[in-house]
Amino acid sequence: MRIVMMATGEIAIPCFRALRERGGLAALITQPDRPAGRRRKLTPPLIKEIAQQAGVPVLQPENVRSEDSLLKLRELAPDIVVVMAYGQLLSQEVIDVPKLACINVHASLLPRHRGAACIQAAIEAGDDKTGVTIMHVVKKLDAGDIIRKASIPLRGTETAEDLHDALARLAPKELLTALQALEEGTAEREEQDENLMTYAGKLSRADGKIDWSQPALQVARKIRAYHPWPGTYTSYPSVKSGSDKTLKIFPPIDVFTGIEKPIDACPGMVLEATSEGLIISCGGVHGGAIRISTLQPPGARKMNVESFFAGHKMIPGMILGLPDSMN
RNA sequence: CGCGGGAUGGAGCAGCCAGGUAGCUCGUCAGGCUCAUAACCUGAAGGCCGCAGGUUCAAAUCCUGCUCCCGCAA
Repeated sequence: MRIVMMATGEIAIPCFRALRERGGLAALITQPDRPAGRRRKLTPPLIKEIAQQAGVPVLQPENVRSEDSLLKLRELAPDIVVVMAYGQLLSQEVIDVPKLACINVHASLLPRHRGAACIQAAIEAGDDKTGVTIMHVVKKLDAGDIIRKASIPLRGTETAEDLHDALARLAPKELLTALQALEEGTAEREEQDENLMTYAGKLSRADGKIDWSQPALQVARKIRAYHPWPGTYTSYPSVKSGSDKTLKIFPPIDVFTGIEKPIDACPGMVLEATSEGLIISCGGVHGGAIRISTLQPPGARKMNVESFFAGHKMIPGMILGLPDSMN
């Protein structure tokens, strides 16, 4: 069985290796090398380099839907196309190329969390489980019929980074099982329930801004969900410069739900600043608070609160995340 | 050549613009106080101020080049 894989993200690497070992992997189609990093240096996707080392042919069309790319894909004559974190939308012409099926490996339990930020969404929504879904590709994003799913429980402490790795490890076995079933003609096919559908659009840097008016639990989920990308941040009034500075916030985060707060406590107020951590009021009077232990001021590297307090003033009563210097 | 910030004893920072004895908050070590403590008091060690040149009587501070780190951007 000839397989063509379309993948760019690192989450697809274990699946790539599994397909490679399985045999029949005719080519990898991945995104073109893109400028990345501080000097905007042209950087190839990691999976491309792995494929090249493994001797698997690599194609990097600027647009897979183009005539040229379609022609090349047809030449490969795949029985199955496996798409995973590729980064380009497919046209019906592309979907129709493989003889048997064009399938997608998606990092959530569809129909929940369609879209690019599915891993982040599962954590931010506070789901008690998530997983991977193998389904048929249709033009509508992540909406195709489901072949099989596998779930893993969420403990409520994992970051998107942890979950990304766990799902990457979970996927290969499911993919191989699905391929086997497709080959034998025994694959199941279940339509997605559109009523249960949620969508998790691509995140941007700006989405990482913390809204302190949300309850503590929600704020903490967001910090875990957005680590390491796109990260979370807030602003704080810098005593030294007199202006507001950006502060990046990192997990782990402790949540206090029943904490007693002063009557004038407002969202984003510093309740306590000790070497134990920085406790910030979230939501209203009963919104709880979170304790931050790792953060990063502008121009510096990531540091613990103890180090931060050694060189930055942060006292109870200060308010984080205000639009400008209202302190 | 994509844009910008930074490098100062073990940690985090100030000093630089208006050159002229290395400072702050901690940590470490010693001693003291205390029933006791991550508390408090006293004292000590520890820096060729990222590297290399230049200007100057004199450079952490001004100029040039380099290295590394960080943010934006992906």
